[in-house]
Order: sequence, then structure tokens, then C-alpha cells
Amino acid sequence: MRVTIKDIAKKAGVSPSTVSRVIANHPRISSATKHKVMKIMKELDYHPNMIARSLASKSSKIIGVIIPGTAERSFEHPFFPELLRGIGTVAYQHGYNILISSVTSLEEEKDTIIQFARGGITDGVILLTSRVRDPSVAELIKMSFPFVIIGRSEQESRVNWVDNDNFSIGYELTEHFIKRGHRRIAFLGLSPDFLVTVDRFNGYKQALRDHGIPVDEELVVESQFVTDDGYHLMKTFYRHRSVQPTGIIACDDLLAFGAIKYLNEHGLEVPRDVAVAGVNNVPQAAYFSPSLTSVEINAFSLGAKAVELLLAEVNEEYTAGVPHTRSYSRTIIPAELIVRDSTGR
Amino acid sequence: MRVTIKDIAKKAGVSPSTVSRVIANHPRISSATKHKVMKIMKELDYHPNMIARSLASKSSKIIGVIIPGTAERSFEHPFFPELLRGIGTVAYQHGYNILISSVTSLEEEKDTIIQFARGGITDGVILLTSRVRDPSVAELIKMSFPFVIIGRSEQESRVNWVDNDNFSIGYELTEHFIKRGHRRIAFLGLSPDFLVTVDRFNGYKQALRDHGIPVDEELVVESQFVTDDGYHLMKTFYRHRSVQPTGIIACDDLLAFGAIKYLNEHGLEVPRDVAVAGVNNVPQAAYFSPSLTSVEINAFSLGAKAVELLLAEVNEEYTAGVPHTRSYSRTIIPAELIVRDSTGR
DNA sequence: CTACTTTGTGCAAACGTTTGCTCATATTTT
DNA sequence: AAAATATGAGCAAACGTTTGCACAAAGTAG
Repeated sequence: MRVTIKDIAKKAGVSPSTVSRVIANHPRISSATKHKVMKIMKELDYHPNMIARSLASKSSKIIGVIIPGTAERSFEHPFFPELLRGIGTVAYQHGYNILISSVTSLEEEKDTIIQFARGGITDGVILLTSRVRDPSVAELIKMSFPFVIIGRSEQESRVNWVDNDNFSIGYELTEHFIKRGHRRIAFLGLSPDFLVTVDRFNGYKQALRDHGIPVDEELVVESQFVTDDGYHLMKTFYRHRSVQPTGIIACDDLLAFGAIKYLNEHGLEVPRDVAVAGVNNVPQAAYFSPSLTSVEINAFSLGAKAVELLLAEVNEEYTAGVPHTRSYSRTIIPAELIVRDSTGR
Repeated sequence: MRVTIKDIAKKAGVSPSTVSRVIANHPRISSATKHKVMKIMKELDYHPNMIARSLASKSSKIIGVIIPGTAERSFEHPFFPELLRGIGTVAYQHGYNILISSVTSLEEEKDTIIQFARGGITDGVILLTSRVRDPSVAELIKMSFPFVIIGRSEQESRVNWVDNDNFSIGYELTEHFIKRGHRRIAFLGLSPDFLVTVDRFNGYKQALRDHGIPVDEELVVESQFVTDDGYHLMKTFYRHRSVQPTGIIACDDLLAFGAIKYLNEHGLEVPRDVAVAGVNNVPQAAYFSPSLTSVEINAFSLGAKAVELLLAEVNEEYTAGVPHTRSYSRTIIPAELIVRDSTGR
């Protein structure tokens, strides 16, 4: 039988409540009893039962993280681990654990959220998503459960979210190409379901317009998934389009790698013949040949900030007790253009 | 106030126990009451409180995953997400959630394990580790808490673990080079603290011996971390060693990428001048130029199998009640050599 | 028709904490 | 010196389930 708070109480000659208050460092406990109890806890090697504690205190000190599309390869993207690392680090600092659920469908996602929220397992959830019109969000709002979204949401007004400024990322990247003299710049990896890519695309278009360059639909290549195969995308591009780009902006470094491979195999050298850039600054970007110009999106900070926001809301919930006074915030994590060889020396 | 089992009971005119049994699909409940209760549960939108359930049933349906070295960049390795995906998928199938903790020190690791195990938060834990002599393992054994290790452990006899056969990986990779006529094969990324690399190194040595090639210490490059920078490793290699390898086996694809970049910059072409191979078959390996020969370690399966093993132990624990009858198993997940351009056509 | 088994349900005791009250004692204020 | 306040600790009621036991009603065997 595991040693419980009662065993400690008995051996110390105090009541369970006193032991509990010692653990919680309650101010109204004399340092004499505090030390006595703590000594006994050490002796018996006592560790509080978190489940019981959660039940009584109505707080599990666990935050849930919902990762979409685990069945897809997107989870494999270096972006996620970094995010998770940011989340984990800050959560740990605040004494929270993280429960991750990798869902494969919207159905599953909703079930998981309900289980996490209604089941009392978590005190709040972080949603990694960038899909348009997420039904889970509606559910969470309905039950007014603390949550924050990483990635822009459509119902911006009523949710906490943190994201990069993807419009600016697209804009700056495009401007970088324009400044180097490019005028036929392809945009690789637009995916209407993923707002990230749409935002970046809008930034791309705006930059072109601001510099008096017409947007050419021929230069835009859509893809179903963010991590889609850049190689094949380029293959179909060159097969079906008449225009020859001098620069390619890929929505993701992985896409860029695939694209460069295709270019190399077809006698086009990067950056001499075509300049290429990606987004996300994956670790390999620096070691690719040529090293890849990319955008550091600071995934760690995205995750870290998300937790801070969430925890603020969780606590606000408690103290205020009036859910309506909640303030919603949108936080932009700065991104940084990293210029490397793939867009010229 | 949230709707509880009592609310359902009252409205259905039955006792809470009956409702509980309906949820658990207890055989001794008439289908009449079963349907009546279920209908009311739908009506009131009831969802059981998992915390209370855990407390009463002494099982949280959560398994913990301890990831070492989050502070380091190792977490960023594509290997981890795949593993996590495998773990998550199988766990979900069995109705388990996964609580991940990313610890930054051995101290923290032990604390977390104690919290997970003694605190009743998890029913079992999976340790991702490949370090020599892990103190957490001793702790877990001491309290006879269900756990499985991914990555070989030293105390093999008393733990459940799942891993690749890293000796064979090293052996086969080396043999692949030998068959292509290489005799001066460098080994990149030996790291004495990480058993994976040591095992692969032993396989490498054995293969050389079996083919009558002497092991040359000059050709072995150690590195502190698995994800250490292959570029700089090569730089110091060529600066300090007199021998010229015709082939390089890197303990990791990322290391190989870095090495290839260095070689390219110094006028050595891969695979013409030097053949290079890595391990792990990261997504980019196929799209690198040249495409990288690697070893697919099936991280997904590693994770999946680990969960199966763990769950088997968790249940055995319950039914048998006699911890000593536990059987320990070692599972080898097959790895596969993927030959690509970097070791010749 | 009795005795025994099966079926369906309820009672109440866990599970291990937290926390609002209460209350005695000690300390400070008037 | 009395009154007011601060300090320290205990009682007992939550928190929302599960589950062993009891027991009535119904079914089955002899």
C-alpha cells in the first residue's frame, strides 16, 4: 500500500489537513510543525497522489496539445518538435505537464478536445492548426474552456492566438528577390486549406504590386499539403507552364529542397540560373548545397508564448470567475529572413 | 455546475452505480435500463470526469513518455516525431493518452519519473534513452513500475526494451562500402555516451575484420552529440589526420549532410571522390544532392511496439498481481539499408 | 414445490486530496 | 484588564467515480 497523506499525519501526530497545508506551504503553519512534517515525509518517502489532488482542487496542472494530421507526414516536420520544445519548456517552468494528442481526423480532434476539456484531464489546451474554419474551436468557445491557437484562426475576435506574421514573411521574401533583380518569381506551395500559405501568398502578391510587377497566375503552384513533394511539383510545373521563373519562393524549406533537386537534374543551377528560397529555416537549410535562404519563424517562441497566454487565461478564469471579462490577445512572433547562397552570393 | 453521474442517475431514476455500470458496459445491466440511461446521458450531454475515474479505478489511462535532452537540439531530430507518432497512434487505439515530458537533466528526469509513477499520473512510462547507465531505470525497477525503454539499455536482463539492431546496421553499412571496393572507410560520429553509436561502431569494426581490413583509429571521428555538426567534424578531421578516406559512414544523416557540404567546398565530389552514407533516412535524404544512402530505422514501429509492450505489462500487472512473474522482452525492429546516389550508382 | 442459480439493481465504502469553518490559544491594541 | 485580532491546527464535507457486497425477483433443476 502506497504511503498517503494520512500515514504522514498519523506518524507526525497531526491531522491530514495540516499535512496538506504543509505541502501547499500555507502561511498559517508554524515552522515547527512544518519541519516536523517535512521530515516525516522524507522518511516515509512520500509523494502526493496527483490524481486525488486534481480531483479535490479541480485543477490537473496538465495542458493539452492537439496536433493535427498525425497520420499525415506533417508531424514529421522539424517545425513541430521545436514548437513542442517551446511548449514543454515553459510548461515545466510553471509546474505543468503536457498531454499531447495526435489526431488523425477532425472527428477525432473534437472527441479528444471534449475528453480533455469536459473530462477534466487538462486545465487548458493548445491547438496547433492552420486550417480554415476549425470546428473544434467552436466547441471550445461554446464551453468557454481556456485555449490558445498556434496559427491564425478565422474567428480572430474571440480566440487567443499566436502566430508569425505570414503576410510579412511572404512580402519580405518577395522583396528580397525583387531587390536582386528578379521579376519572374514563382510561388510554390499555395494550399488554400492552410492559412499560413494563403497569408504568405498574399504578402507575395502585395510585394509584387508595390513594385509594379504584375501577378502571373502561371507562376503559382498549388499543393495539397505543406510538406508536399517539391520535386514533383516542379516536374509538373515545367511540363505544363510556358513561363520560366528566375526565382522560386517555396512555402517550406522541404519543398525548396525538392525543387532544387529537380532543377539540378534538369541542368539548372541554383542560384546561377534560378534563385530559390524557403521558409522555416530547418536545420539542414544551412548544410544544403547551396545553403538555402530561408525564414526563421522561431517555432520555440511560438510554443513558449502560447503556453504563457494559456496559463494567463487559466489563472484569470480562477480569480475573476467571470468568464466574460476575458481578454483575447493576438501575439505575433517575429520572423527573420536568413539570406544564404541559394539566392545569390 | 457540470453534469455528473449523479445527475444522470437521478433523472433516470436509477442509482449512480447503475449509471457507472452502463458506461462500463457491465454485463449484468438489462438492455432496457442501459438504453434509458444512455439516452439521458446524450440529453444532458454528459461526459465522465476522467480524474475521478482515475482515482477510483487506480488507472489513469495515460502513459508517460520521457524525452531526454530537450534543451539540446536532439529533440529536433526527425527521429523523435516519428517515434512519437508511433507511440501516439497505438496508444490512441488502446484508449490511452500520452503525457510527454521533455527533461533537460538527469535530475529533472528522475523527478519527472517519480512524479509520473508515484503521483499516479501515468500507468506506465516509455523512456527514450540511449545513454549508458541511466539512473532513472534503477528507480523504476526499484518501485516495480511498468516501463519500457526505447534504445538499448545496459541492464538488459531486467527491462523491457525495443530497439534496432545497431550492430547490424553498422555492419551492413560497412559491408555495403566494402562491396563497392572501399577499404579506407571513415566512421563519423562515435559518441561513447550513446550506445547507439557504440553499437554501430562495433558493427563497423566487425565488418572490417571479417573482410580482412584492419581498423584504423585515424579513420574514427568522435563527437559529443549525435546531431553534432558534420561540417566541423570533417574540418578538424582533414586538418589533423593524415589518411584519406574513400568512404564515410556517418552515424546520422544530418552528420552526413554536413560532411558532404564540407567535401564539396573542398573540391571533393560525392560519390566520385568519396562515398558517404548516413543513418535514419530523414525525409530530406532522398532530396539531397546527391541523394543520400541511409538506413531506415522505422522509428514509427519502434514507438508502436514500445506501447504494445508497455500495455501488455500494465495489464499483466493487474491480472496477475504478482510482479515477479513479469517476463522481460527485447524487441528488435528491423532496419533497412536504402541505397542511393551518395555511395555510387 | 422446494432449493438453487442467475439476473438486475442499490448501498455504501473506498480512492487521496483540498479547503471552508470552527475553535482554542497567543498576541496585540485600547 | 478587557477586547480585539492573529496564529495554528483540526473536523468534516466535498471532488465524481468505481466496485464488493447484499439482496430481491426471476428462472431453472430436481
